[in-house]
Amino acid sequence: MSAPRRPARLHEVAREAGVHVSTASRVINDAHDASVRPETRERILAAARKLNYRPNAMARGLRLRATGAIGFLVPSLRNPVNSPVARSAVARAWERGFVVLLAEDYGDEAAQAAYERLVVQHRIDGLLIQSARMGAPFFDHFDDGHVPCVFVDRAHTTAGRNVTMRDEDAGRLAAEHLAALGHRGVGHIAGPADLDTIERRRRGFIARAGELGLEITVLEAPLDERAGYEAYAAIVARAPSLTALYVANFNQSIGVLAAIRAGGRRIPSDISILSHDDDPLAEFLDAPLTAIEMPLGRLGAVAVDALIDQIEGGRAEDRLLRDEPRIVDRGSTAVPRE
Amino acid sequence: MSAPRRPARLHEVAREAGVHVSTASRVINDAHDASVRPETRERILAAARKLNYRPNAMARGLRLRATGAIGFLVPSLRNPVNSPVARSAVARAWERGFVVLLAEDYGDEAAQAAYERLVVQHRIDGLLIQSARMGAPFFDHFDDGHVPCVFVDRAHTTAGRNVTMRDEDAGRLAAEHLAALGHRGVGHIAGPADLDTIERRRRGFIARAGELGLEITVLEAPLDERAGYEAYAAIVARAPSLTALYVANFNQSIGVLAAIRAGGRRIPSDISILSHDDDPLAEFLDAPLTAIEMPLGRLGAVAVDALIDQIEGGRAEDRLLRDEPRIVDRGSTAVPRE
DNA sequence: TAACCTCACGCAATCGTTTGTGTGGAAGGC
DNA sequence: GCCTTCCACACAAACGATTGCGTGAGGTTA
Repeated sequence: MSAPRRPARLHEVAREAGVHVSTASRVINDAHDASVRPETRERILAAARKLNYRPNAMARGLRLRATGAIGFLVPSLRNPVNSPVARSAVARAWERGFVVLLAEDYGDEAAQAAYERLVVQHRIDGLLIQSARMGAPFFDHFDDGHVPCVFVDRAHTTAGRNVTMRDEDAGRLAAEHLAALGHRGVGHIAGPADLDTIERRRRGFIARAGELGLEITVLEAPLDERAGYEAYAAIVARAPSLTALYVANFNQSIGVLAAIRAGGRRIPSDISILSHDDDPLAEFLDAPLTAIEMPLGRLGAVAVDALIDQIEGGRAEDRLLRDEPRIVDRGSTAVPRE
Repeated sequence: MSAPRRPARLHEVAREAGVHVSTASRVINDAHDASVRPETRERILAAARKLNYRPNAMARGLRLRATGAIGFLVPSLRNPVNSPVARSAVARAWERGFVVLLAEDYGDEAAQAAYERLVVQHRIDGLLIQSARMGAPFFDHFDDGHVPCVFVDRAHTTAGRNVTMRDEDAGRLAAEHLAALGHRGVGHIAGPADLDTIERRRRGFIARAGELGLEITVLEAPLDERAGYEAYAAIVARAPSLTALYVANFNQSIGVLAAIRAGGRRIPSDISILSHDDDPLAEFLDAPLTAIEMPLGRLGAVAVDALIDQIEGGRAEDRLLRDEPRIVDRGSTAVPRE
């Protein structure tokens, strides 16, 4: 006989087992509660199985003031580098018994709407924020620390709520890699300065390039293909002699590739390209991209752990993924031609 | 003075306005309720504004047996063609006052877990399923029609719950486009046969190709770059003389491109490539891809509308996006060389 | 055997809303 | 002036679970 369609309420389980609903609740909630006789416990558990009992999340949430849900505010579902983060975040949340509510942050009013619907209406226990533009006024909501939240990959002012990777080291690594190959004039296509991650990469790159005596040219551009395409022309115009380029973002790199191709130059013989962020696609491009791989697959999981620890334990601490940024060499960087 | 941190409960609004909580509820719930005096209504609304009232979603859900949330079961967050669908679905759901719970379908046990957590525990009012593998036993849960759901881009057996695009027409269009250019021997790299969308494209392509007298070769392959890469070699081995290829999926196309490049052939002079699904990336590849564009951006929204109409109105009807599949010509198809 | 303690559970309030039904008072009809 | 009607709101019971406290039975101790 299959389980009944409508899952039973606790009340019915209790009746089936011949006990009061409160006793059933205790057993379901804590199977080791010493204050209930083993034999009774078994009767209740058997009844729950038989009737296919499932707690009603709404009722539980109302009573416990806890929803078992977290919100995930994501900058854009389009950017492919976000998807491994999202995947691992969702997977980890489910493992830990939480469901995930998704909201996309198109701008401050969208973020505000997400805050209203998710936090204020008590739909979630905490919020994972991947989209914090530095200084956006919206994020002040969280400064008082009353709403559990985690800023993933974007350091915010408030301590104890940030999960980051070694972006600055990635920037330094980029400078080192290109310098080691013998490049002297190196360009960096960075992203908008209000994105913290990107900003850290830039800082690391500039600092290390300075130590190594490189002549660098830095240009900011939006994080999409077209912007990368145009940025290439712009940066070459500013520094015609540069022999290598560190590009802050995978999408931009695609555009840069196209621009170089259009200009008739060859990678890496005419110019070396080092991309940030790896993607399975990189291998199949006409110039397979050498890229700095970041632990994106772990980022989401670590962020979710930080958030849930904050929700359940009340402890908040910044977390840094210690994984070394790693260069995946696919041949788009080489010794400069001289 | 700023709004108080903790949003007020209805009870407090009522006290502030000097009425009973039930009256406040009626006003909040239906601002046009004729059974309450305009002056009282105003007092209540003013109090609600002053105290920054927000209904508690848990309490509401418990009482109404409706959560204001929908679930979104997605096959893979990695595939870029899914992201416009997801974006538009989430955006439309938010517009219509619903929040979205995200679950990823790694396989039947994951789908089962999603069903348990979302549907059985009453966390959602309906489920959007983008991941239905044809014939997967899990989906029988929905056959009885008790759980509002919509199968997006995957026709299921149950009538009234499917939202699809004109995939069969897209397949036909592919055959026509290539035939019109003068190709005779044409290959088609299709996807796994248990994916309904892909299967419809294949059916349309084969049917129309037959009418046009093309000699076709069809090969099934998984929907990723590497599979596309390998499928190219395999299909050319089977039909060395084919001059054009219709590829069922954008990711596969990337792999096909790489394989052709590796083999030293040129697009489109040696071989024409017609990809299915368009992506901003296509423009920036070394062989910008001519692709069949589907209304993916509307698909998510229409699916959400179908689901919410089903939830709110009880009416279920299949929906077909009537948009004609459209060829975006970027030059990867041409007249075959003689 | 009376007082006391512990065991193993039942009772009832509570979380915040919604909604069917009750009710006091004013208005209207004769 | 009395009865009816209706207006405009109040009362209270749900929705399904959790939890502090109460309590009867049985056992122990003095």
